[in-house]
Amino acid sequence: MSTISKENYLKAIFLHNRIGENASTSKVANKLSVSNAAISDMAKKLSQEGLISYEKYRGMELTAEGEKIALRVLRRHRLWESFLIKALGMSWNEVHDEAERLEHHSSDSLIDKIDEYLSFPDFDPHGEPIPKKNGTFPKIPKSISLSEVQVGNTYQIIRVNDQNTELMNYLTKNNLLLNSKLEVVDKLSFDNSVVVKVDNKKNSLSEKISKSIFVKILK
Amino acid sequence: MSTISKENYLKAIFLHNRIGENASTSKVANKLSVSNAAISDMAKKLSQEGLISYEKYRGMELTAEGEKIALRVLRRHRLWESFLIKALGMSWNEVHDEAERLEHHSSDSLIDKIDEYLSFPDFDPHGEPIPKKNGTFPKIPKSISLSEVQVGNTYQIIRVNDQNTELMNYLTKNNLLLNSKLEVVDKLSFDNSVVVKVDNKKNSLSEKISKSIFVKILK
DNA sequence: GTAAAAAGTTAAGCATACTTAACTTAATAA
DNA sequence: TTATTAAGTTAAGTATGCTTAACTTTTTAC
Ligand SMILES: [Mn+2]
Ligand SMILES: [Mn+2]
Ligand SMILES: [Mn+2]
Ligand SMILES: [Mn+2]
Repeated sequence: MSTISKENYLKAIFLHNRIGENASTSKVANKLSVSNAAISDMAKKLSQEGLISYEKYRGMELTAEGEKIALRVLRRHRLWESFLIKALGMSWNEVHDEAERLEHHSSDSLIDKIDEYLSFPDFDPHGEPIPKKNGTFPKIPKSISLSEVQVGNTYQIIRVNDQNTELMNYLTKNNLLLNSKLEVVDKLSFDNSVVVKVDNKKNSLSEKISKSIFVKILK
Repeated sequence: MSTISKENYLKAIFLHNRIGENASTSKVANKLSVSNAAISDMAKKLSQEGLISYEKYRGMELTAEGEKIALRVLRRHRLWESFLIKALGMSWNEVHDEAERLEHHSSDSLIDKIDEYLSFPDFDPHGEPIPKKNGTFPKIPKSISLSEVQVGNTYQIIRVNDQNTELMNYLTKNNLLLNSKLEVVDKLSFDNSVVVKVDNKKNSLSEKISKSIFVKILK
């Protein structure tokens, strides 16, 4: 049986697999703020239920069925985020935590109504693709992270990593919003920081921050 | 600490106390679909935490602090119901079960935004009063249940008991909606059923149904 | 190639919220 | 008033999902 915890585990594994990373015990533990031991425990259960494939010491990977559940949760999460912003005027930095809970407590019928309200969007307000009802996943436009840009070029933000509220607050405060345009002024190989100009204001971004911002180049 | 279960228990106790009934073990057990033993267990904990006063074999009553939590949950429940109907066009017979879960998983800020979206309503779509943010409770207009009406008079529905989805479906199908007008055609003392005319269609309502519908007389 | 560090697992235990079965208290009906 | 029934409580046990501590495996640095 799928529970709230299991949904969160499956989603976390999915998001790790997705960016090419191996879903290792400690990475998932860190994301979910539980001990490594809790992950080992759960890995056994999920594996037993056929939702992940798991080999001791070798990380976790979703099975087709596990991925189906993960996508369903992700869909709910991103639709809720979109809806809270559109219908209630919440800001993009406060909806993630809310959606983290609501994603586990809404009926299919409610989610479909939200989807319809939003005219079946392909992307959420952070630029993330919203899994479709039929299980497909909208194509993600090609992007690079801000840590890979070249000095002198101009880029547009098309996706940000919304997992951390503090980061989202920072981005909001500094006008680093979805679709914002920015010019890369400088890159320091010393600490891999990037200096960008947004709205004619310069801003130095640490490596960790720049890796959470995805852009496309503007000609 | 308050948990989902505790919130549900406190709300159930509140709703029983509210209609004058003693919140007895088996009544609350029945409402929450758990065993009597579970109620006895929880009663001890809630009492320990100062949320209810409880004397063995004598039922439960909320303390001031317990009532505060119950009202907070009730507020969330009824605001969610109102919002789902208003914003997403859900029908009044499908929102209760949804709200039963959402009431435990929304931040204060989200609830306040829903409240504002709805222009701070006093009553929900079933005619139930919505507790205010400050803890007050809108005055409930005087009403009698359909089981107490007099033959020949005309009444208007101002509140219904929404706890049971099957009942709600029935009411919807028979046009027994909020603000519907009805004429009382007959009452059978044999089974305490009531015959009413709505939209020129006659309808016989069992005692149990008539006790879930609250009306005011129309001159 | 080995030793130290990092990552992962296992074992034991805990809290919550239930269950069923056995028992106790209260209500009721003759 | 007493005995039967209904209601409520207690005790023992279960499932879930965590924790910490001890141990094992893998990775890394030299
Ligand atoms: Mn999110
Ligand atoms: Mn979640
Ligand atoms: Mn309701
Ligand atoms: Mn509830």
